[in-house]
Amino acid sequence: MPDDVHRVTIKEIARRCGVSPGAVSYALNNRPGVSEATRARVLQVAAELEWVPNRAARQLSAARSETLGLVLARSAQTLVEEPYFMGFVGGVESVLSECSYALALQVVADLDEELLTYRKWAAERRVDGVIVVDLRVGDPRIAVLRKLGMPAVLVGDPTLADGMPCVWTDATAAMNAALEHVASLGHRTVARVAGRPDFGDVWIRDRAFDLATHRLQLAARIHHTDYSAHEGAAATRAALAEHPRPTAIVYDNDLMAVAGLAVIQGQNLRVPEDVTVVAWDDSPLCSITRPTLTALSHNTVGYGAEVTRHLLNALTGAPPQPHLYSTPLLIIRESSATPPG
Amino acid sequence: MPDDVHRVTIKEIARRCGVSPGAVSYALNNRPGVSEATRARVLQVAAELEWVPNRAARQLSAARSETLGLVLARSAQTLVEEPYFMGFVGGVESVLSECSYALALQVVADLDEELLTYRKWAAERRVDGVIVVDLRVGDPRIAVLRKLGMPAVLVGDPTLADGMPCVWTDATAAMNAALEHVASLGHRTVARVAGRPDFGDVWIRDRAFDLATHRLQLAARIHHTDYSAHEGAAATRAALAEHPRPTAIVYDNDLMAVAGLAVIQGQNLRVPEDVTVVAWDDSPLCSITRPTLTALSHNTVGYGAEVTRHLLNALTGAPPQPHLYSTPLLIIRESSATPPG
DNA sequence: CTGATGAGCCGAACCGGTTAAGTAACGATG
DNA sequence: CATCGTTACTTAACCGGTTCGGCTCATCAG
Repeated sequence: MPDDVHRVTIKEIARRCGVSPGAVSYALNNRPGVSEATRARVLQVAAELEWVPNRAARQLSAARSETLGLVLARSAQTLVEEPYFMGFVGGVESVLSECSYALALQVVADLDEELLTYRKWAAERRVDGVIVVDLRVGDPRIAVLRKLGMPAVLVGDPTLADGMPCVWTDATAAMNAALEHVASLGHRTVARVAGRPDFGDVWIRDRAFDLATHRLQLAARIHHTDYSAHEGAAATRAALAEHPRPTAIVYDNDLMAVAGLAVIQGQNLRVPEDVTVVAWDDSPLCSITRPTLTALSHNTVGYGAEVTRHLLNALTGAPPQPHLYSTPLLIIRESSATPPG
Repeated sequence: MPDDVHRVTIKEIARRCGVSPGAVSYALNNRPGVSEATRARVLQVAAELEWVPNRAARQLSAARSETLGLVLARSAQTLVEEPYFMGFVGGVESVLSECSYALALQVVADLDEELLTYRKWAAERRVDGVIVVDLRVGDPRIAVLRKLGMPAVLVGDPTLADGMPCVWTDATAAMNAALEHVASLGHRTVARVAGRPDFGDVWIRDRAFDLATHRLQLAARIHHTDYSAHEGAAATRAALAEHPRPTAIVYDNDLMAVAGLAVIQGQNLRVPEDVTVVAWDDSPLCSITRPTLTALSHNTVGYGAEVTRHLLNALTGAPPQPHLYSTPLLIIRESSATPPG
C-alpha cells in the first residue's frame, strides 16, 4: 500500500503557515508580494513536507510545460546502429535534468509523421520548444514550426536554417582538414562515401568535398548511401571498382567506415598501405579496429548539451543568434598513410 | 505570429453543439451518458475544429499522465557506446506512440539519483508507471517502487525481481547454447569477459557459465569489466596471458567482443584458427568485422516494445505475470572454429 | 489630523478537462 | 393514473497550481 495517501499541496502548506494559498505560491516562486519572514516560513514548511510542485497543475495555469521536444525521424533500427543519437540525447538530458525540465522524445518513421507530432504538441501545449535534427535541404519543418509559433533550435548549418535559430558545427572546415591531410600525404584520387543526399549535412559536406578536391586538384567521386553499414560496404566495393582506384576514402560516419574497412581488407588490400581510411563521428568504434581509424572527432554529448542550452536561452526571450558549436577535429590514427607507389 | 490565438477547448465544442461541456467530455471519451446522435455530432465538430485534449488538464483531473518513465543510470558516454539502449528506447517508443502515451526519459549518473527520480516522479504524478532496466542483485529500486506504489515492469530475470512484474530473456539457455557450441567444436579452455558483477544479468550469466562449463568439463575463467571497449580489451589481454591460454572467449556485449578481436589479432593470433570469439547483443557491429562474429542475437527493439506492452497491460489492472520474451539465438559466423592442435 | 501611498496578504477566478450528483423527459409497469 | 426506472443530459465541484483585484493597515507627507 502506498504511503502517499495524503499528497502535499500548497493548500496544505498554506494551512500550516496560516496564510492563503496565493501567498504560498508567491513565496515559493520567489516573487514579490510576501514578506521575507513569511517567505522563509513557507519555504521551511515546504521543505519539511517535501513538497514538489504538480507539473500538470503548473502547466495548466502557467501555460508552460517545462518540457522540450525531440523527434527522431529514423527507423528504430537505424537508431540502434548510430551511436550518434544516444550521445546527443544524453547531452540534452544532462542539461535538462539540471533545471528540472523534461524531455519528450518521439521516434517516428518519416518527416510527415514528424510534422504531425509538432502539430499535436503545439495543440496540446505539450512542449515549450523543440530541437530539430537531421536538417534537410529546403526543410519543410521550418515553415510548419514558424506557423505554429513553436520555439525551436535547428541542429545544422545557418545556410539551411532559413533564419531560424540554429547551432552548427563547421563541416566545411572539417572536410577541408580531412582532404588537406589526405592530399598532403600525396593521395591524388579520393572517394567519399556519403549519407543521404537530401540531408542538409550531407549536402554541405558534398559541396565542401567538391570545392576542396577541386582546389587540391584531386580526382574525386561521391557515393551516396543511407548511412547503414550495409550500404557503406556496398559503396566501398563500388569505389574500389573504379579506375583509377581511389587510394583514400572519406566516410560520413564511423559505422560505414568500419564496414568499409572490412570490405577493403576482404579484397586483400591493406589499410593504410593501399588505402587510407578517414571516418566521421569519432565514436569508440574508431579506436578498436585494426588499424585504428583516422576520424573527424566531435563531442556529440557536448553538442546535445549546447543545443539544449541554446533553446533554453531562446525561451527566456534572448534573441538567438546562429551559434557555431565547434569544428570537428581531425584525429590522425593508424589508417592514414602515403599512397602506394 | 502564430495562428492559434484561439485554442480549441471542449467548451467551444459544447457551445457549437448546444450541449454542456460535461456531455462533450462523455461523448469524446466514449462513455455512456449521451445519445448516439449527440456523440456523433460532438465527434464531428471536434474533428472539424481539430480538437486535441490538453494533456495537463486531463492529467490534473484524471490523475493519470499517460506517460511512462525510463531512467538510465549510466554515463552519457556509456550510452553512446552501447547500441543496446537506443534500440530498446526505440522499441518502447514505437508502442507508446501508437496509443499516444509519452515517454519520460531521464539519464542519471547512478542508482541513488535514479531513486530520487522515482520519488520525484511519484510526488509530481509525472508518470503512470516505469520501466526498470539494468536490474541488480538485491536491487534497492524494488523496495522503493513498492513503497511509492509506482507501477513498474522490471527488465530482468524473475529470480531478481522479488515478485515484481518482469519481462526477461533466458540468459541461462543462451549461455548453454554458446558453451555447447564451443564445446562441440572441441574447445577445452574458455574465458568469459563479463560486465559489471553487480548487474543481475551478469550474475545470472556468471552462474550459467559456471554450471555449463562444469557440466561440459571445460576449464574456465571469468573476467569482469564495466562493459566498455577499454576494459573489454584489457580483460582480453588478461585472458590471453593465462596458462593454458583459452581457445575461446565469450563476451557480454558486442562492443567488448570487437575490442577483444583487435587485441587478439594484435598479438598475432588468428580468429578463429587460434581463438574462437562469441559476442552477446548482436548489433550490426558483429557483421562488419573481419572475421564476422558469432553472437547471441536478440531483438532489442522488440524487447523494448514487449516490455512496454506488458507495463501498459499492468496499468489496466491485469495481474502481470513474469513473462519470458525470448531466448537469445546463437548466430554462428566466421569467428567460430575448432581449436588449434 | 487627514489623506495618499504602498507593502503584505486574502479571496476568488481561472487554466481545461473529469466526474459525481441532480434533474427533466419519457416509456414501461402495476 | 401514480410509480418506477432509464436515458440524456446539466450543473457544479474538483484537480493544484497561478494571478489579479481588492482589502487592511502601517507609514509618511501635507
